[in-house]
Amino acid sequence: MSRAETSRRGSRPGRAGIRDVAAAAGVSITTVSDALNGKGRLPDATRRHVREVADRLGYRPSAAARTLRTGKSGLIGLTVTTYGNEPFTFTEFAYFAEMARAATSAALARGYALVILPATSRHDVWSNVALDGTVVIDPSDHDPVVSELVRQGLPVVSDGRPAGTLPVTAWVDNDHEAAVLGILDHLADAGARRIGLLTGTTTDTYTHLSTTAYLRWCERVGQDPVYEAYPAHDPCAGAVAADRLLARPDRPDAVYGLFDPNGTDLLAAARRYGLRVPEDLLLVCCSESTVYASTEPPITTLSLKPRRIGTAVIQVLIDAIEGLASDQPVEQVIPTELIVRTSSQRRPPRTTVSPPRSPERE
Amino acid sequence: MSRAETSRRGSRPGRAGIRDVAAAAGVSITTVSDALNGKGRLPDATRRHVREVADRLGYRPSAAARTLRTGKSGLIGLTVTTYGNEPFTFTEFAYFAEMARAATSAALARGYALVILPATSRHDVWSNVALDGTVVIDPSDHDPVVSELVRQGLPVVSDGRPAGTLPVTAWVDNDHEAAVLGILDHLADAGARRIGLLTGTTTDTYTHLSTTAYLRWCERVGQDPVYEAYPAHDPCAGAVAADRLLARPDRPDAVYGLFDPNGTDLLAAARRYGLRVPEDLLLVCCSESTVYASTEPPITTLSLKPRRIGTAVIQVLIDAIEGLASDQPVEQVIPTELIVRTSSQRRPPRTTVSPPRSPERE
DNA sequence: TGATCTTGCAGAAACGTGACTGTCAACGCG
DNA sequence: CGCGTTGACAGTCACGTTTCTGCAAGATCA
Repeated sequence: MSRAETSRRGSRPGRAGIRDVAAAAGVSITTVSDALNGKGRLPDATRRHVREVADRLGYRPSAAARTLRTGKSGLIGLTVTTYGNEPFTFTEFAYFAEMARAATSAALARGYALVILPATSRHDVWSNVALDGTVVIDPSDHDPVVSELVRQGLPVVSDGRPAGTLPVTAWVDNDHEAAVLGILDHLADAGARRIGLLTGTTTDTYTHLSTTAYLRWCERVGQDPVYEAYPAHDPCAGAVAADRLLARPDRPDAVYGLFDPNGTDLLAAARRYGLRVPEDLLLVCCSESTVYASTEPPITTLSLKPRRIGTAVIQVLIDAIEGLASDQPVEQVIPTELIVRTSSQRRPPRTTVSPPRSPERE
Repeated sequence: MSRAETSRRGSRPGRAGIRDVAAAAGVSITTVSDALNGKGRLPDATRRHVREVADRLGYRPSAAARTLRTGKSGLIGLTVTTYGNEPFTFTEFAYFAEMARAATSAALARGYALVILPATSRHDVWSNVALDGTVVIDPSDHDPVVSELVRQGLPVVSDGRPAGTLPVTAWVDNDHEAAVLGILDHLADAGARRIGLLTGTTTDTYTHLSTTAYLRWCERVGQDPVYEAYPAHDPCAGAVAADRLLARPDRPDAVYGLFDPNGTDLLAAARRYGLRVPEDLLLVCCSESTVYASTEPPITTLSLKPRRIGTAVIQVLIDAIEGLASDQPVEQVIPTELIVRTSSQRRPPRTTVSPPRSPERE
């Protein structure tokens, strides 16, 4: 009781430990721990006294020690797929940023924090941080990181249904096939005769599912597929592909672009070829960006609702971490939203909301 | 030696501890630790043997235990200023996303990972994660979180020079005043007679410095200030403010917008008023987005070089963490870059690079 | 050949917390 | 008055590392 206020070893001069609090309050370490954590059976007077002393000393429990003891760190890994040299496509598409933001927010509300980690990385980075679970965005086919994490018994929830036999705990995704089919129908309804697709060369499930849905739709309605594929992580390649698509002899009169920048790229290409939008060319792209509300003309976009996805992924993951999850793997589908603007409507709407036409039209 | 392969307590069934490795390799715990960490004096044969056994058992050292022992967690906090209810402006502007991406990448290259944390948060979230240091983006005047972190002896480096007497360890920033003055001169050179400003109502140093630089420039050249301010976190308010600015009786013939979406908003407003860009209205905005390369017309943007800032912030912070820093506080200024496009040039350039005019013009 | 030095490794003490077990007094009850 | 019960705390161990100290055995040297 002679040396209060300072840890017996000179560990960190500014920081008080639980021992210091116990000494200053005149109680034992156990009592301090119980008082601060709301456990044990203590009279309220003692509890208040201990809390007061702890506040006065500026006591903050050591996160490392607590993690070691309890086995819970309160940290969730967030893995973003990496394409080129740059380890992140964090900002490549507004989708990722929005999703990460929503996920961070949702995690925080439940007392967890997010750690940004690269999908492909050396083990030392992954094993140097104690994670309670991991969110994986768009995992590739046989992701070694995911396998390793699952092998360690950590819950892994993916944004985007896993390809192949990737053993994730759960996943959350949109119904990309339905979304593409809906857009193609929407364009056909607006009068499109030949719908083109701007797609990617990557092998992720989003690109794959969307492209096959397009091909199936073409087969069903008897249209020859008209599409250009490019590496989605290269913005210049996107502009080039958009130009190529409109330069084809079988030029489409409507285009759906799978990636965020496709809208402006297609618009620029259309201007180069003297095509008016939407009179000569109908346009839709998948994007979360608000710039498409004020382009000339405004462009119809498909939103994948990244906020809802990010929130859902975190809820499912934390449920699994805390043992609240159901036994069977959770598979959650979030609906997409088509934001219809001028670029996909042949005649500008006279009323703000047009009533659905009678369905018995051929 | 009888119970190898499994920890003596049933802590985590799948995970092997350092004791298991020692038992399986027939050496002591010390030897395992030294062999794996490259310390001590061991013959290469022993070192290899231990590593082999560790690999075979799939041994991963416990991050929590290592952190507790060494006092280093390898984690760096990343704090983003929070405006409205949403705890993050993570994606509000491409700047933040780019900066965060660069910072993550730079940190990872030096063996650190980033934890996303809100600027305003309850203590429990901050104290539940063991940080080695923190990056603060655009700290507000008397940020309690920063003070608390500094009080705990943690290095704090801010993106953006700190307002008031905020005791950060170091900061990295652009020279916003010089940037604004440069843009105003650029617009005046292009023939602008009355330059307007689209600015924010927030009190961060970026907005403050930029606005006062504008006002000083106006005073110097004898122009009446023409500006509209709006809460930068509200995208709709930005569109409204852009419209108001062009609706004024003293309508400017050139506008600089401080925030990312101002370009499209101003362009849309100009179309509504029948103003041609750049013939009737010169336009520049501060943005990292590439969409301004393919708008009609392409818009001149000021880049704050978020990648360089993010990288620099991390380097300075890690130097401070590892004790490599100089004694005096580091203050690093990153130059901005003006990307000149059609919207700020009255006559389209005949050559790709125009030589600077002779400076002895009044 | 003994004394000193180096090599190769083992033991054990922390790091700061949470949780289990134990102790001592007071209290109710027959 | 004796005994079991309960409240209110203290002691102590364990979480899994890192690292300091130290001890044997061989190498070197006078």
